[in-house]
Amino acid sequence: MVRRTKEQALATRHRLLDAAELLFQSQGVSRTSLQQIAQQAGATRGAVYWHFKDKADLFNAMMERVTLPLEAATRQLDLPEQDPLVIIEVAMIGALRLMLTNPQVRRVFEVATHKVEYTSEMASAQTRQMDARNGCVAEIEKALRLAAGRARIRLPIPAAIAAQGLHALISGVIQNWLLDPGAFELVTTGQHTFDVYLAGLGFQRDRAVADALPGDAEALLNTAV
Amino acid sequence: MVRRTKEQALATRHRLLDAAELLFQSQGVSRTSLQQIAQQAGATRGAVYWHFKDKADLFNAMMERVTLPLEAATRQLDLPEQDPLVIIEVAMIGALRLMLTNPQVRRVFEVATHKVEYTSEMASAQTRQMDARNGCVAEIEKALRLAAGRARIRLPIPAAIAAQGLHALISGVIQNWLLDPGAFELVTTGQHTFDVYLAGLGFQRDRAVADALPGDAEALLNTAV
DNA sequence: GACTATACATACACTAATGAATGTATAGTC
DNA sequence: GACTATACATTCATTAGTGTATGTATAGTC
Repeated sequence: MVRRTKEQALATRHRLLDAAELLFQSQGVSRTSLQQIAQQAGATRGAVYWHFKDKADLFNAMMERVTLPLEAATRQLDLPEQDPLVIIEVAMIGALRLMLTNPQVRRVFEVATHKVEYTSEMASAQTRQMDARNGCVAEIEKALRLAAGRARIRLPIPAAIAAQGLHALISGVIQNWLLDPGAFELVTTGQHTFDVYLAGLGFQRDRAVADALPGDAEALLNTAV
Repeated sequence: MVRRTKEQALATRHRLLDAAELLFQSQGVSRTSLQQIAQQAGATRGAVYWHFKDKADLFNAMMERVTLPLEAATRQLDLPEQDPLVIIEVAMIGALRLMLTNPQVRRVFEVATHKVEYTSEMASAQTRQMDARNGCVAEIEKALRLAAGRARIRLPIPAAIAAQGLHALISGVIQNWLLDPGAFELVTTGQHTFDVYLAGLGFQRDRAVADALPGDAEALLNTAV
């Protein structure tokens, strides 16, 4: 058929990924065929196999289309003169907000958490996720150490463990909410439990400061996507 | 072939479920065929279709073989005269210990969290999981309210939200650990973050009391299985 | 000791998905 | 304006999996 221009080709690539997101979300990854994806995108399997090696490759591309700009956005937040706790809070609560406001982010996370099986063929996706988590935990640990030093307090538990716990808390909130979005309100629950956890670590902070930098990550992402 | 006695039939059923656990864990649910399961169990697909309606039914049976005794065990713990916080702690940290000591529990949870896609055909499994979670959260909320009343403190956040957060914390720790068991030590991380969270809620408690009722749930489960 | 339900094994029909191979028209490039 | 790589569409061969139907020998039951 008609050969497309490069922009058109990129557009079909995005349409394929859009279609994959929707179908993966509703049917799960393994139950959706490349045929269905192509059809939903108004193309054929030929297009799919042109742009992607196989389904796993397409899945990774779908993930990176969301995670890469998201990681870039959070990287932008790392300003050295800011309160490290505020940085963490903005990043984490911002992530929760994004789940509510950005349907694409929500779709992809829903797929990544409950609509795909992490086996050997999806090993690269799992590795990426693990790396992202480890980097995130390391950032949190650094920030907690810095904040404890500035506030002249001693953490009741090792900083590494505290960081793991904080990450587990937020990711746990997200996972539980994705499983049943009607069960509780995402952002307020996340905010409150975040506050409780930090209070348990010994930090006492005023609530006003947290609403600085309103939704910066969100804004950055929306421009990036 | 030779018709088996009822005990033998039950044994083959268990062999099929055992085989399913192992194959689901290593290959994911959708990538393992009923043929593989039967072969691994030393049977044929005829046996599978005799004992189970289809793969989803088999999956549910595999889940219930672990969750039913586990729920029964936790139900045993609900003694009214005990400290409600200790009850919660024993149940939650006990669940973490079980992940380490009982390979079957670990396998099944790994499958349930990262090796299955929750779509319409697995809706019953998802519903079961949601119900279990809601029940668990309700128990936690009740216990937190009771504990706050006894300790004569006022929770800094609504009890319902505090309960959601505590559940998210522990389930988040489990999920993260299952994704990468080498990343951190499960029980100590869980115990520490649990303590931090309760401290953030305003409870001050001595550490000694927590090691009462050592591994009761575990013992109960091991007898049940 | 006949009868029936049980606990499977075997065989069959059907579908759906994959990957590769080939076709094709045009966008880019010189 | 010829040539080549691109961006797909189409076709084909192969396979793997499912569900069902049927066979069968024996455990239970009376």
